[in-house]
Amino acid sequence: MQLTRMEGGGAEGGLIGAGELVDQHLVPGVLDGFDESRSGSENLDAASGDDQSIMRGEGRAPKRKKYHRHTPQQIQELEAFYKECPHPDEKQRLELSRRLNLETRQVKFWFQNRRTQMKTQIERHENMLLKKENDKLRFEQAAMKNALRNPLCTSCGGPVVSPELPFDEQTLKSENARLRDELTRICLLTEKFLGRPISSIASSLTQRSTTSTLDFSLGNIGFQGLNSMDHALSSGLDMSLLGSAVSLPEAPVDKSFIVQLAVTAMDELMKMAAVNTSLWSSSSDGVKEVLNFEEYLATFPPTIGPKPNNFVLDASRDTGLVCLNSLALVETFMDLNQWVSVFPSLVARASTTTVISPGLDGSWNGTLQLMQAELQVLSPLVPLRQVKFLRFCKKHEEGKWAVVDLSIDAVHEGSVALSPFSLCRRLPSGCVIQEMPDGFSKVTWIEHTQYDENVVHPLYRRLLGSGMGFGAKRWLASLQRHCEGLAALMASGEPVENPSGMTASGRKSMFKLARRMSDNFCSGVCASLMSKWERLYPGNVGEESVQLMSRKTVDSPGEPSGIVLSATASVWMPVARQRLFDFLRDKRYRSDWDILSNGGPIQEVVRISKGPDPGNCVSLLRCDTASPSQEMLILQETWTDAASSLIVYAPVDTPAIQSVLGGGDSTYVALLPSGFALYPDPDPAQTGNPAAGCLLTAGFQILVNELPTAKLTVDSVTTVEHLIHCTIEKIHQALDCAAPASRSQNPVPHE
DNA sequence: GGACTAATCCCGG
DNA sequence: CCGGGATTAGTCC
Repeated sequence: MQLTRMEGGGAEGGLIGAGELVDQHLVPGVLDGFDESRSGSENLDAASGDDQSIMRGEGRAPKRKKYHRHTPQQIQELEAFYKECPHPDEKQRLELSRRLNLETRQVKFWFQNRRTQMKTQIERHENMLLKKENDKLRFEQAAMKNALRNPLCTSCGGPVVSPELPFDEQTLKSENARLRDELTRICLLTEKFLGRPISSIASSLTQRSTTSTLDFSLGNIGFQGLNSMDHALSSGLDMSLLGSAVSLPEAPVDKSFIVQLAVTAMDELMKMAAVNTSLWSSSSDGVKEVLNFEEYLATFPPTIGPKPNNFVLDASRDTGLVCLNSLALVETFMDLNQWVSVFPSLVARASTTTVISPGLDGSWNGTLQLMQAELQVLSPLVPLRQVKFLRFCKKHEEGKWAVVDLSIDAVHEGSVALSPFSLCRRLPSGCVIQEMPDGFSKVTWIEHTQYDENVVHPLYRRLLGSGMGFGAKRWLASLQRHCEGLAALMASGEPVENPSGMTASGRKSMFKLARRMSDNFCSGVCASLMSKWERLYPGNVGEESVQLMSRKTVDSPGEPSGIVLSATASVWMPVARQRLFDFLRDKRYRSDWDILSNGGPIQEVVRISKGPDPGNCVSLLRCDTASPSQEMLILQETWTDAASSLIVYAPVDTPAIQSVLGGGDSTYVALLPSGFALYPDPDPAQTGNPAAGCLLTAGFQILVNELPTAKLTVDSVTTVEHLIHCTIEKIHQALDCAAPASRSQNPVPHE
């Protein structure tokens, strides 16, 4: 809580009227000061009178028990001094006491208390970490125990069957009967969802399996699969279809039910994406489309049950041109690695749990898989979204494809089970791709989620509510930016603007390194249970307070070894996103805020463009210092699109980066990224607020100790907090906008 | 009742 | 005498 105490200083005028906007837990000193001046003044002890009475020696004798606190100014000054020097000597204390009108003993006590307080705080953090570690271990242990109890086959994910299970004829017969049933159902459904007769599929599959292009090794079919094959062969049916009915890892699951779900979701997506539909109407400002919820409910039966009461819904649709052909786009969505790489800063991580049905004809058409992913908005104030979903890809006609996602945590007895712990669910969402001439595609994106708004800080609720946070616009914008980057990379014309020139492999290496830097930065902002970051301060953080996470690295290539501290804070800025973005990436203004650059001039040594927008590029900056030996190089990646902007940078080792520029391997280049993520703060027209603000997240990662075994110290925590507050403050000043306290004018959305 | 903080008390160097 | 640990008292939530 000491994190934000300094904010109060010099801005009381702005705070008095804004009491309810200030998180009282965070700034007790500020509020207490006012309380005193309002109510506790009967005894000449108002905030200002009190010290003078001490100085005059009057109130001394009657053993003043009257409770009082130092004034905010005093505390702020003390705090500031403490940051620089937690152990002031006699002289410094005297000076402080004189300046603050405090007794020397009071100053002494204050520092004494401050130090012990800090110590207990650190202790508490350590306890927290240990407890978390303990919990994690216990959880792992439980998971392992569980895994031992229900072993799964490593190659197919199916249940392991003990070898002594009786293979009597009766069992086989009844099993066959069950499978025959299932097969018929699946055939019917397959016809329905592929829109063509089963015979052609069967024959194409047969053809494929004979030419052995289809991976159908026995290893992919579990015990049940063998059984099925047996049955299929004996009944003269093409067995391949059963391959598309691989069991989910969870118990016996009715596959046809899942297929049915996917078909229904696809149907819904297509209707939602249709051009002439009354499901959407344009908003009052005509900028975006709004879902007609009544109509929606009337049109579609709920695929995954009704909306939980405490959830709000977020439905958005956006259409745009993308410079990539439809096949390549489909590949982008269906190939896990590509998918993750197209949406950096949006998809934190993802995995494919099970392939329920592989594609047909060697294409992605008909692919149905179970996936999980973590989605993020880059701010500690917006918790990461963990989603498990079905992804189903279907080719509707030549050049027209669709990929639909649907939240599904588990399937039991023919109904969808959603985890009660999940904070978000995705209703049929995804995109429809229509191939256009010249290698372009028209993409219509539907993003429909229901989520728990309470876990999101009010500052970010408007962003999420506008569909810009996790909505269609952000997905599409990210996709477009990615494709522009691809085009730039492919372009024959040399996009490098530095005279020294650069080889294609050099560019590739630089992109790869920049990519790792940005990913690293993003992972330090949003706390994921899966990541290696440990959160220091538990619970939610508030606006302008710093979220701290730490991690230990040992012998990890590309990372400095030791303890790394990541500090992140989000604030509202009273300037448009574009202006802030341009400011932050302009090397002329860099010394205004970049403490790292030491105020020296900055030169752009290398610049590799990633698209038509000048804001999308990877560059190498040189900070000139007095002595050439201290010259420092900074790798920087910036990007911007219709929904968000990002600036990430990290100091790099000169010889290492020279090797990368020449196309060398970047794996061992150590990086500690810092940077900013910017989102617009959509101003709902009805408030009439003229301020076009934006949301800024600043993040720093610093190496606090090179020994991984070392403990985090108070000093390093204080330093990094100071760094982040200072940087934000400097940005404020440089942009000549009001100090942070003026955020009281920032209307907090739907409170 | 717990968290926070200014102030005391007490002890070892 | 100083600094640090333990403790206390007043206050707020």
